[in-house]
Amino acid sequence: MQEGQNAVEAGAASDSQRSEAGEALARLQDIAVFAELPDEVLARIADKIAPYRAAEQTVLFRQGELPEFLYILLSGQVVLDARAADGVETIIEILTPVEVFQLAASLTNAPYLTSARILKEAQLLTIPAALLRQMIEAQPPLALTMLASMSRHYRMLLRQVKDLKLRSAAQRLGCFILGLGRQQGFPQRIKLPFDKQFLAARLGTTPENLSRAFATLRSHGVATSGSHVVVNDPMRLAAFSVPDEAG
Amino acid sequence: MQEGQNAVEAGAASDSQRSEAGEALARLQDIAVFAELPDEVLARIADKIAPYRAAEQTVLFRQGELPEFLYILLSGQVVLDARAADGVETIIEILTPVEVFQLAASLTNAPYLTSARILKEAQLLTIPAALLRQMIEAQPPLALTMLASMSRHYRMLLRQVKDLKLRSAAQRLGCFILGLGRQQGFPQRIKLPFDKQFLAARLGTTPENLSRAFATLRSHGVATSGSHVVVNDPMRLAAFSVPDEAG
DNA sequence: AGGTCACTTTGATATTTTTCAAGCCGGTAC
DNA sequence: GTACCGGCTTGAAAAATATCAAAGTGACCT
Repeated sequence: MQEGQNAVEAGAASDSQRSEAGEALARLQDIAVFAELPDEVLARIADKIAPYRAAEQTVLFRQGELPEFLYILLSGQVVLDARAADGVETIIEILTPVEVFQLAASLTNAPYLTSARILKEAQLLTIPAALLRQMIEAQPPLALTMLASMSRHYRMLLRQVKDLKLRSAAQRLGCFILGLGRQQGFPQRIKLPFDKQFLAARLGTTPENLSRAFATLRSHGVATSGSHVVVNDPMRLAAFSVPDEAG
Repeated sequence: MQEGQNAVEAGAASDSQRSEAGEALARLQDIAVFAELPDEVLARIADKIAPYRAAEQTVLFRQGELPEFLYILLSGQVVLDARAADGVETIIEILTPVEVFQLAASLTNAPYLTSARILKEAQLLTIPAALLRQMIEAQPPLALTMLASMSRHYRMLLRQVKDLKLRSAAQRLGCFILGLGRQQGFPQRIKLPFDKQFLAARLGTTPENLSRAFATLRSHGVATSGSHVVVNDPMRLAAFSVPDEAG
């Protein structure tokens, strides 16, 4: 984290210890991952973790490094990317709040398989890996919470593997758009949450090919203008991109 | 599991309750996932789970079904596969003993994202999903065990995503062979653990393309004959297929 | 408004991968 | 032995994707 450290400002550093902890506790209660934990468990956690703010482009860690922290993204966006030896880069996941990440690496204490950097200025909580392991052992409910979080992430990855192996780039794009629609509701305009070049890397293709994929979707009931997408006929799009059954 | 149920024989059904439980306990102690659990925790688990034997081609479950069991593979091989709407099938993972699988689905109670069938006659333990959740809540050490298992699987999937996005089929094959070599040691002959058609599906390509991938590797120090592979120069192969740093 | 810059699109071309169609083993059955 | 059969390989053609080059678009700055 050498580089990241510098670009990071300690959050609320000027506040008193008490109010900082109180603030952190209040924030934890709002976080879905922690929502079901008893307050006394949260209280014990709250004063151990440092909320902070990180600027765009900050590198949190690089692939190959040993995990130091578990991260919780409170606001902003974080991109997890991986780089081949030849320098080609791909995006594994773009995280939006609220999301816990790098749990598997923190628990196994094995090198990060991805790098992480801030895509949009973010608020983060970090829990030192050793403390995390200790906390999980001491607080059984926390283990359950972490299991739930990891299960969710596992399934996200599994979907991605299926996507890559079974679908064309245009179909992957279709599934992605349908996923967005499900989140935002299906009124009309869906806004892409990030640049198309990032979307391309996330979908495992090139910007050029993504552009052509959008063109392909046009003949399946999808209109686009800039970073806005209108799905005229979700059924038709689904018929083309054959997303997974609900789950 | 309708189909699977029929093809399955209850294991050691004729033995007395006591010795069956004792046998199961002994088996659990040998399983890496459970090795570190205190004996009294194991004992409480042992009599709740049914070890059984399943014949080749038995279908354990199909993608889209709701999870009924957590599975533990004791011997044999199980293949997890996924199928696109057009019938194309790909292999997500081929499991070899000892391996816990379908933990994420069992915990989230969301539909299986893969199907599973027996590739080589197998011995399995199954834990009903509801019981699993209950056990995990009651036995904190078990939650830790499950977290460790899930972390491992998560990272396996993550590697697969990186593989698919960053490497050619020939490079993926190279990484796969290097992985086998690491397991079996690098004397000389490495035996492929399953048919090349399965290997092709596992690597996300076609049998034809896999064949050509083997041909490509020949010029990078890999000799093949049938299902045996000889890596003359692991360094050269690694230079070509650029596997992930250790972890 | 004009200019700049980064992102996006488009076109032409190369590469990779898939598909289809034979052929080629290597084992088993007879 | 010979005939078969499934799995594997090889070749040629088609499709998908990547690459390279150029032009278009829009946002932001002044």
